[in-house]
Parts: sequence; C-alpha cells; structure tokens
Amino acid sequence: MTFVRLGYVAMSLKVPNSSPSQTMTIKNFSKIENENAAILKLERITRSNLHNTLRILRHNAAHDIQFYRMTSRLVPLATFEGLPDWDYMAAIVDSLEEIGKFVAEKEMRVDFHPDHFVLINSPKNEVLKMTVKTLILHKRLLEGMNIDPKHRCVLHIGGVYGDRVLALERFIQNWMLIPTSIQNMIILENDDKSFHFEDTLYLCEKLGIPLVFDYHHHLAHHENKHWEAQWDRIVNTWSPSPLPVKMHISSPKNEKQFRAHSDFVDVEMFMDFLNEIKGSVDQIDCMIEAKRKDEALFKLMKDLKQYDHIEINDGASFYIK
DNA sequence: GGTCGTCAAGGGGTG
DNA sequence: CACCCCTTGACGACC
Repeated sequence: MTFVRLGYVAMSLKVPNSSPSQTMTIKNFSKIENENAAILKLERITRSNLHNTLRILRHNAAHDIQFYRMTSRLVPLATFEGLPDWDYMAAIVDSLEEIGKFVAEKEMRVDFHPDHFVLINSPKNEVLKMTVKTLILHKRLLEGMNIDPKHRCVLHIGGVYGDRVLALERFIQNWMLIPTSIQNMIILENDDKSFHFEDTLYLCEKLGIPLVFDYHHHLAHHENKHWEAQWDRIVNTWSPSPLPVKMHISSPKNEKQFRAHSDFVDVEMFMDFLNEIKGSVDQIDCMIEAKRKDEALFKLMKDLKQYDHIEINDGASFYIK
C-alpha cells in the first residue's frame, strides 16, 4: 500500500484575483521618476504576492491539499543587477513568517522550481553566478518562513552545449563551486529533450541529490523506455532526505505537441505509473503540472474514484493497494 | 472590455 | 552570427 498526496503549481483557478506572480519589469521600474516611489511599488507588489500565496494555501487547506509549489516570482527584480540597493527582506519578514506559521500548522509540503535560466552546468561564469544568486534568494525566502531549505528547489541539469557527456561532467565540476548550504536545497529532474532519467540518475547517485522523476518528460525523451527497472534506484536517492519521494505528473497536449502540457492529467496515464510503483514506497508526493492547476487536481481525484484498488483518504490524497 | 506585443534572465535549432 | 522558437503569466498600450 502506498499513500499518495497530490499537489499543484503556483496559482489557483478557484480563488479569484489571487495571482502570486504579479510583477514589475525593469522598464516599468525605470519609467517611474521618483526612485523611492518605484521601490515602494515593488514592495507593494511583493507583499501582495505573499498575501495571495497565503490565500492560496488557505484554499488548499480547506480542500485538504498539503502539497504546493510556490511561484519563483514572488519578489520581482530581486536578483536584477544594477537595481539600486533594495533590502527586500526587510519589507516582507512579517508576511514570510505568517506563511511559514500556516504551513507548519497544516503540515504542508511547499517547494520551488526556479526558472529555466537557473542552471548549474553552464560554461558561462556569469550564468553560474546568477544561478547562485537566485538560489540564495530562494533560501532566504524559505528561512524567512522558518522552513528547512533542504531539498526544496527542483532544477533541471541544464544545457547540452553540443556534448552531452561533457555537459554532465561540467555539472559535477560546477557543483563543487556551489556553497554546501545551496547544494542542500537542490533536487534534480529529468527533462524532455536533453537529459533523460538515466543521465539524471548518474548525477544524483554520484552527488547525493534526490531525483524527481517526471513521467511525462520520460515518455517524451528516453534512451531506455523501461524506467521501472531503475525505480528502486530513484527511490534510493531520497534516502538521505527528510521529505517523501516526489514526482511530477502531466499529460501531453496532443500527439503532435507531445511535450506541451495538457489542461488536465490523463488518469489512465497516471494509473500506469502508480500501478508500477505501488508498494515500493510508503508515501509519494505527486506534483500535477497541468494548465488547469487546482481544477486539474480536483478532476483527477474525481477520475480516480472509478478504481477499486484506490481508497480516497480526503480531498487530495489517497491510498493505492 | 478584449486583443496583442512585450518582458531581465538561457538554450536549441536553422540558415 | 542573426534570428526565431520554446514557455509562462502578467502587464499595459491600444482600439
């Protein structure tokens, strides 16, 4: 028997006007003549993003959803080079604490997936520098919420740069340049066109990083179709982690745009996965990456009811026998 | 009130 | 090297 919790990404389609990713671009920032006023606007937007994050978490709690990926755009321009000194933490400590308190009280799992320009295996020094800077921002936000940053940030391996094997080795080289406290935050996901799960497993086992298995990505890009033969190794990468094994589930938009995400998760595709792994772990957290966000989660829970060996626990978790 | 181009940031592919 | 594509959501200019 395996206990499964579902989560979703960044925004709710059920809570009205609750965007946690409102933003301000550097162009707009520069348009405001009074720099103080511009900073105040930035702070207002940031606090609104945090407030909406809390509203979404309350909505999650009301529907027994314990798993949620926060947006990485909570603090616009936080890592932008050349912005006048802005102590963004000072303006948001209270909001962060409030979120953290709620998360702890409801025993939720929250994490981040920094954007695609956060990558560790880049040959460009500047890119690596920005990567570390952005990860430090994530660490501060988590610490502000009193959440242990360990294994809270999902990343991809990065680019191929013409030589996949070399690119993997460069990941290892660059990894050694990253502060341990930042390394500890990271978990790695197989992607849909460059690095399949065996590449990812190679790095994860070598460097002691948990592997987030993305089933959709695997179907889109693999050398060896049979992931299930290696599943125990994937599970093993989580043994040093305080958190349960985590995976990503989404469905192709259509045959032609296979890599694009569909509105909802195909329940049969999800069951194919679950039937392979049931019993192999006590618990697994599944992050739904569908266009319809929490609506897709609710629909999936509904679709799961038809299976006899699924026992619904509450609104967003179940047992599979 | 709806539509569409733009946005700080990377990488891949094409010609 | 130049250019466009991917991808995500939000914003804001414009009609």
